Amino acid sequence: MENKTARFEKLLVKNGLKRTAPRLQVLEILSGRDSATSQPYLEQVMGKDADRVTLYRVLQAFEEKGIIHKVLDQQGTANYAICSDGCSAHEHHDEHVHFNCDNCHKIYCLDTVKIPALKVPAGFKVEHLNLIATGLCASCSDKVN
Amino acid sequence: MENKTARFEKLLVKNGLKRTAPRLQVLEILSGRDSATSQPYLEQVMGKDADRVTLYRVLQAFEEKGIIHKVLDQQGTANYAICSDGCSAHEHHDEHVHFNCDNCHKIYCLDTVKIPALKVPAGFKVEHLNLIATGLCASCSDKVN
DNA sequence: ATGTTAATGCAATTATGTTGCAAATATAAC
DNA sequence: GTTATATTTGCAACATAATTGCATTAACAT
Repeated sequence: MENKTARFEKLLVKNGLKRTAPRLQVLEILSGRDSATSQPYLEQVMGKDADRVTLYRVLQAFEEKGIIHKVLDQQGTANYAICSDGCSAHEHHDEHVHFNCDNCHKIYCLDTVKIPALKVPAGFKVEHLNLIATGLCASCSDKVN
Repeated sequence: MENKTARFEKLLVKNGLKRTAPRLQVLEILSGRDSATSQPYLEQVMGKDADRVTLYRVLQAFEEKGIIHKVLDQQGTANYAICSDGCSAHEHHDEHVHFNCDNCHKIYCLDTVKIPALKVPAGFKVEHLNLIATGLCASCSDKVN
């Protein structure tokens, strides 16, 4: 693996954002996890390193620039994951399925699963689709058996 | 239309809930609307007729009994709709698509649209699917044109 | 009519998210 | 390297949403 920090710095510059400690820290945390990360968890991990308000603003800025995307879990809690590719400020491509595990509560981005096309009643114009599946993730269903 | 109130009272009794004013009022409001109703809206309409806490508890009880189902909109706000049929405390059948209008922010339950089956990665066990489409509802896309 | 259980209303608390503003800092220009 | 400037941060205050404990009230079975 090459230098992650350098990669993050480039990502920030590319999006016209200054290279600041809280921003790098958020990218560091998000990239180190295999599932979407909740706002409360981020807040807890960052502790006093950054103000709560700063975290909100960092996440908001990242979302606007298409660096991360937000997923609401079944409780309505905001979770964030780094966008895999092709996302920008103008167009998010996060129309993949999210999986919310009932047991560990992790949110996985199932990038490989596409949302099937949908027939809606006449008059409705669909812009975006948001599909969240709940159940047991691979790791948790292993443990149960 | 027959006597709505009598129908609601039966519904409550059937679920082992007492026939109280706040509960009947919530059912009355929800049944009179063509889309899911947000908690803030309910709170506003009920005004001082019922305490905020009571409203939360009524909604929670109804959801547990399968009388209503909760849908989170794109902002994470809770919206409630009366379950159409076959729902019970043991099993919710609300796996239809919800449509969140970007313009009027209403949430429609598209009961007629079924969520297509989904292939997920090995190991994942899907329990429920939750699909929210966003865009313009029939009424709003009319107005725009 | 009355006793028991369930439900409500109130007060207090916690969590979550937002806004305005002064101080700090990243970066570009010199 | 220093300085200017615009962005970003941190703080304080506020706003909204949700939860808990407890005393009072109301439903309904007997």
